[in-house]
Amino acid sequence: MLHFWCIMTNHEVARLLRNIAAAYILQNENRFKIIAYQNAADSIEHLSANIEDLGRSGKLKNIPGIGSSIASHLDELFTTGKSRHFESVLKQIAPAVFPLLDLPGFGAKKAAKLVTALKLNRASEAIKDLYNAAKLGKIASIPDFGEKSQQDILEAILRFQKQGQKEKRMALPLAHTLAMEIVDYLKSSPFVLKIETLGSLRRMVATIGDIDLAVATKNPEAVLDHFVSYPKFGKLIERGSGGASIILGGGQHVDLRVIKPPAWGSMLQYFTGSKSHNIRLREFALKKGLSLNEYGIKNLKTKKLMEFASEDEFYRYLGLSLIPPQIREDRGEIEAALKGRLPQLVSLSNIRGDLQIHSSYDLHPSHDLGKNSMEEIVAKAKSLGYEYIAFSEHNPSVSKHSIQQIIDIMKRRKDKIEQIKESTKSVRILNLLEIDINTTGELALPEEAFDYIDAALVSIHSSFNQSKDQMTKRVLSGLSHPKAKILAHPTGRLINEREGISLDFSQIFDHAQKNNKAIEINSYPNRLDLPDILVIEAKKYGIKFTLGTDSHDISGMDLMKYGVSVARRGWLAPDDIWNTKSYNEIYKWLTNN
DNA sequence: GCCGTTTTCGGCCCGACTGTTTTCAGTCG
Repeated sequence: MLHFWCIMTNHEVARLLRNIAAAYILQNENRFKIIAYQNAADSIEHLSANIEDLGRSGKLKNIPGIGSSIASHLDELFTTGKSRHFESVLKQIAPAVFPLLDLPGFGAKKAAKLVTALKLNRASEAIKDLYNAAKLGKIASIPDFGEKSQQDILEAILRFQKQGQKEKRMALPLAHTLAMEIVDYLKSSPFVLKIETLGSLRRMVATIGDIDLAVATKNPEAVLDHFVSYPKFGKLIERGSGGASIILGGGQHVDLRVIKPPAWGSMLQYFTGSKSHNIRLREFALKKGLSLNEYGIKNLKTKKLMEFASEDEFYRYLGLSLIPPQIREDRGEIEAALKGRLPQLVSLSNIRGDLQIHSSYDLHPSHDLGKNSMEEIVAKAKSLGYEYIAFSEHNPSVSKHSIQQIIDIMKRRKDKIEQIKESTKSVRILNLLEIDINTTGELALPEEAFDYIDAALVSIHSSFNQSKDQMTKRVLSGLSHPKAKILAHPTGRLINEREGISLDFSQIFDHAQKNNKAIEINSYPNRLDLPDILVIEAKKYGIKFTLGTDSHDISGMDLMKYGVSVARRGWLAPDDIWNTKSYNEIYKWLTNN
């Protein structure tokens, strides 16, 4: 099969479709056609799978927002390297328009007006040329522009250029921890009646831009005064009657919104989003003659606006059950709520044990040891109310030991674990090991050493850049060992640091389902892996999951809630997760070879 | 151009903010 070495990323394809939309705007095309292209671009940007891979397997039309027309153009683009239709559309527009679309506050019309008026004809230098024109005061005299907009354009360009070194989105656990500190602080004000996170933070998305909070109060000014006295306060951005924005000392942006209690529910619903959930919900409401906005629900006939003090009442008024924030992503949740078929999502209280923990027991591992002893971990597990935990240190280094040495190390470790089991009756112990899958697909543990563990988690820790075919074979091979029961942090992604490996997940999930293997949801702060969208995919195969904190010290064991939030975003119920089951059930599964 | 609990035709979310155009278009979330 013909293969193009340089495949397009989802971001690049999305960008191309946004350029097409911009071109259509300038050609006064049907505005819904324009929206369709923008929707398709959004949809592609949020995909977990690579768009070109989906194209190769003929699944483009499965992507929401992509129908037969766009699918056929993309198909042509992927197989021949170009789309005649896209090229002919883009050809109509001055090339310098497109780079300007990246500037904040710029849309197609503003960009095109400037390109024409200033005769910008070098696409690669468009932003620079625009900047120089603004500096020379050439923009203020263009019709529809003035002194203010000229100044705004200068600032927009500077902001855009600075964006390169801008803070990346925060991993959820960091944002959540910061938010909870602020929430605790705000609660010390007697005027705070209710407080909640908003936006992606409330939905527990894996990465967070700004920290958004809301407070219900009868005295907004007092609450805002309290907010801007926060000890970690860095800089005030703005303050109005409805809220304030600040930057913390660490550079994180925090927005607080204040509202009277009777309108709390509608406000919370509106600002929790997601945007696509809200759009779908408004379409749904419209069919009932109702219009939704941040203040409440308006009856289009009577023009009367109903306020809602709680989200529960808001959703109920629409004939829906309350949809948990984590699944408000327009992935079928409204239809499910309508039919009363929302899943009973797993919660932290359902979790009876932690299935990935690294102790400081030194088996000369291939990767890092934990910091706390097995005894300290057991004590921590007790304080968390767990029924069981798993020790899952990394396998002993292969290169530094002989096979016999490894066997001896594993034997001694088993003795140690047996000894801990003797002394601790309240917390049951599982003897697991996290084993590397080598580049060839072999597990980095001699066969005889498997006798000294109950079962293994297997994972990729090297050669992350193998081709998708190689990597898929590698993982399937590793997972095929009878003692390999869990595929740990399956994509290997590190948020803000490393993209995940490329893997054919349909094969992995299929294999896992047929062979009773579990897929891990790893709670480690910058992993949160398997990512939520793939969890939804995996669940369709009917496979089970395990949750593990991947703790390397006992404070890490507190982070299970983030794994739970990934599971909730993946629509998982307790029954989908092994750690909600009893020790006996898990032990039976793990040791049933 | 997409999509389907009333529809394969005829719809397609909502409001805030901004600047400049005195009545609105463009952009954003």
